[in-house]
Amino acid sequence: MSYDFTAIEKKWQEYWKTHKSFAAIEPERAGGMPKKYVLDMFPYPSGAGLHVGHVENYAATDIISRYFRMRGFNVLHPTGWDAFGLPAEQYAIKNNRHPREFTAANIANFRRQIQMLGLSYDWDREIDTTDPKYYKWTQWIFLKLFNSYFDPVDKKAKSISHLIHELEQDNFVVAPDGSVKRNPVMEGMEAISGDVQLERKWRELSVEEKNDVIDGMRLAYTDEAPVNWCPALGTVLANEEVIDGRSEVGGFPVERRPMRQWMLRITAYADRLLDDLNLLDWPESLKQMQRNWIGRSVGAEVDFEVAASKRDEGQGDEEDGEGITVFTTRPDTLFGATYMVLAPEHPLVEKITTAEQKAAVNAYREQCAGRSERDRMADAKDKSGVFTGAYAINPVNEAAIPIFIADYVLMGYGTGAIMAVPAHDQRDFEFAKKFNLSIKPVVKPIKGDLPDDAAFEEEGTAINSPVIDGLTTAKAKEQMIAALERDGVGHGTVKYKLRDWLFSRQRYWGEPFPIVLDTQERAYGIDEAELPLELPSIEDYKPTGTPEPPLSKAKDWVKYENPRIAMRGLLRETNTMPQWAGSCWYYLRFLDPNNSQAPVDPKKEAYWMPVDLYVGGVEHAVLHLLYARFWHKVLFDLGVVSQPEPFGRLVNQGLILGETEYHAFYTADGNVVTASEAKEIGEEATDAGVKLMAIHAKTSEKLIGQRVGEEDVEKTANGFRLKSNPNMRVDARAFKMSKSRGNVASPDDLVREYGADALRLYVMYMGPLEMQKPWNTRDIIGMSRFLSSVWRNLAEKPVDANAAMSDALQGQMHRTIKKVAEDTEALRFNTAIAELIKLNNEITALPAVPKSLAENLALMVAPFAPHLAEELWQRLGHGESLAHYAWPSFDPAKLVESTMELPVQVNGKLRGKIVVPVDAGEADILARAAGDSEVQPWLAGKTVRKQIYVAKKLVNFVVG
RNA sequence: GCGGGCGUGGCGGAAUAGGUAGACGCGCGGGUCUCAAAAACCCGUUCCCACAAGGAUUGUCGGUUCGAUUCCGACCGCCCGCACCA
Repeated sequence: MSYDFTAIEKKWQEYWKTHKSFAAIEPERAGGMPKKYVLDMFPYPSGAGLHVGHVENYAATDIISRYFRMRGFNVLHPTGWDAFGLPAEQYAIKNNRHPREFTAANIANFRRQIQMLGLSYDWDREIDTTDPKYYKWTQWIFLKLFNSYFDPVDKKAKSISHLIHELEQDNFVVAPDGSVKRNPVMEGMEAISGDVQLERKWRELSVEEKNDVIDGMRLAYTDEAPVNWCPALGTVLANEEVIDGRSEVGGFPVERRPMRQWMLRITAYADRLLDDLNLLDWPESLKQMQRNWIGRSVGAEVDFEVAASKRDEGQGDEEDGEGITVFTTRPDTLFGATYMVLAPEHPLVEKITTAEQKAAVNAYREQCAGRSERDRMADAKDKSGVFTGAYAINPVNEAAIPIFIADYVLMGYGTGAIMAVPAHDQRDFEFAKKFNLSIKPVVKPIKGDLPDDAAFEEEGTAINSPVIDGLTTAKAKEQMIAALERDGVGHGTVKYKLRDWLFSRQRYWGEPFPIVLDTQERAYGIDEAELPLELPSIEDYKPTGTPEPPLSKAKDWVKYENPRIAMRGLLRETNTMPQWAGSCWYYLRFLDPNNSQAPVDPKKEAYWMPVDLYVGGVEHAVLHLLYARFWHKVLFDLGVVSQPEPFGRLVNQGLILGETEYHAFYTADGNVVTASEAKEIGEEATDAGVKLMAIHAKTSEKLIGQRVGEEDVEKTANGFRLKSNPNMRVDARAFKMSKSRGNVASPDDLVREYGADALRLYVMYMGPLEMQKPWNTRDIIGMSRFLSSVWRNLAEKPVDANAAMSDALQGQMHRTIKKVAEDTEALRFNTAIAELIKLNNEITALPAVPKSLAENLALMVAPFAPHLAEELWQRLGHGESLAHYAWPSFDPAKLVESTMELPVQVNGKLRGKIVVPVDAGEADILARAAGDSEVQPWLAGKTVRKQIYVAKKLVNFVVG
């Protein structure tokens, strides 16, 4: 008989709820209590309900939270609903329901499912990003972004009013491109170059120009630029939301088109986002993903002149002097530049192309424009391009080099133009080979020769380069940059792959921007007092399929009236914020969820932040985790928060795959195929669901995977084979859980059948938290048996307060206490559970259980299987919940045993074992080992050349 | 192509400052209890050999060492991320 988990789990969930057992203590009442902030990536309440991946995530943080409460920490462990945005809205449209109503229903379902797992959340802090009381502060933060700029001198965000002050004082001047820089004269520098003369002071600008300068500095700004438009979703997307030319949500094609959009100036923070990764205890792979995404490269910009003589002869000389700036990370190879390439979209292409090349160039540009990013990437191997007819002058040696356009140079990175050094860049090498361009080596390997069928891309020693010959690559770069700067033809610089964050969406279900636009489309922030700006209820919320957002249909809402503003014809911004907005700062709101005066009270923020443990999936590596760090840094600069980074320690739980499947491959006419003949195994959707497909290695024939049962296969030296047909090899693999594969495990069913405690335990016992692992429902029974056994041992067997424990049992109890604590803190839940099972197995053999042992086991089980533990604790005679009862302590003296077993090896092979007192001397031990009856035959008649005794580990005799 | 991770029984996985490989769970085999079954409990379970004795064994091959799952080198396979980023 198993214990009645359904009743017990319900009972304790109600107890915790009514007693508010897991309410975090407010800082002002916490005394000297140390804190732990344990956070989950809060869920999107999708229509699909809870996934076992959620269970893995939340069980892990719940165990940690419960453990730390028992260790005397003031634990903050909250949750909420990230309910705005595309995924939720897509579900709503698919189910033909209004997002507001649908979201409410989904939240209710998620809450029920989460509560049935017995998670120790502080429910008084539950937040919902779609609640106006919450998004009021999302809008407030947006206004902060809108009203701030990134100070180029102090490298931090400051208010726009401060910027205006600096400009009025002439501390800053305005450059010809509209950017703002420190006034060189105010720094005590003489204006030396002609450029400085072009910089203008604030008072020299018209009102319109002043507004343009300010708007150009804001951290939130509008820009008319080519963006990722997704027709199927009816909205634009951020770069981070586009994967291989398709939308992350839904996998729909994405195209580039110019549109006016809201952008956030995340690029200003590129260096800080990069550098501060070093402060974080995050998985190295995740940090690396962020580093790659930011994509910092150090190099130089070099200015090339376009050669006059090669251009249209009819033009006068004054027209010449057209310059092209290129970016390179290898300025040391400048002497090896034998041609130049512009991106097809480069604005100078039109100007420099000669009459005879015009037709070819235009044809190529058109061809490129018509191709999707996907197509362009597909044939990266095969270089294409066209000669413009123009030549550029290499500033270091006056060499005239031909200018090409080619789609392997992207307008979106660097300057959209490169100097091509085919000897030292593989792409340039391939292009040069194809177009028969000269290849000039300027770097020689430290050892060995230059390859003749590829570019030499490594570092080496400069050759054929007058100013830098003989220098190593690092030195040569330095020298070359110095020379370029001295001659005014280039300068050292840093480029990033990171682009500004496209922040507006043409969708209904998101936070409205707290912005109004005048007739010229200039943006103004509304008053803080007008927040929250509520999302109007409209019936027709569906995307229009055009760039016109659905909110524009709320005609009355769009019209903006404010008696204090004289301007007429103001209209509200009708775009909405993207799904990431609410999750960019939710971890702060948990600290102070009901504050109506500020997003968070600074005193509370100072106490709780940073997050001590953050657990979630790796899929947000360059989305939520990058965006939230960016917002946090802005809030840090503006004094809203006290820490430079929000999440100290972060762990990604590994993906839980579906159950392992076995597939045998057949040809279309039913012939047997071996695994080695089946290549490129992948999935394909068919009418009957998703099928496993493969290609025949020799015939390229399409092979169909036939699912076979585990019991039908057997293992051989090189894989599995079918029992019924030994020639047939079988492929064993686990797939991502998906509805179409029909391999989704349902938490509802599992809890009903095995109980929440057993499910939690199983998910934690499957393997290391961070590792990807296949699901196997069959295995849950083991955890179910363990819990029933604990129940029988502690609730049904006599518990004896006076029973003495044997030394061995006592030793094991204390070792278990130590190991479970260590493993839990290190998030090694699988081995912690194994120790608990071992201790319980010992108890099973006892006729009666010593009370201290029973209590300690109940306490140690509590973080993992809290319902059962509470019930047992109560039955052991305790009136209160064990949620805050002290974790058992171990006695180091009890860990030591009086004797030990030592393995005895002869020539490294195990031949016997001896049991000796722990304090036995080496000579003693060696004598005992040599005399052991198991060992003796292996030593007889041989010379012992060496005796090795590793203290408390083993004995090894080397014989000849 | 670049970067990161991984490879251990029938399955999930333990164990690495080098020291008894396979903890713990599943599955499987046998037993106890029972009229029977379930549940529970006990025993066994890496492979080879009928058993024992013995031998082999942590993807493959090699190296260092008294001793290698652990360290080094080469190779094979799988997974993840990035990718014409100049």
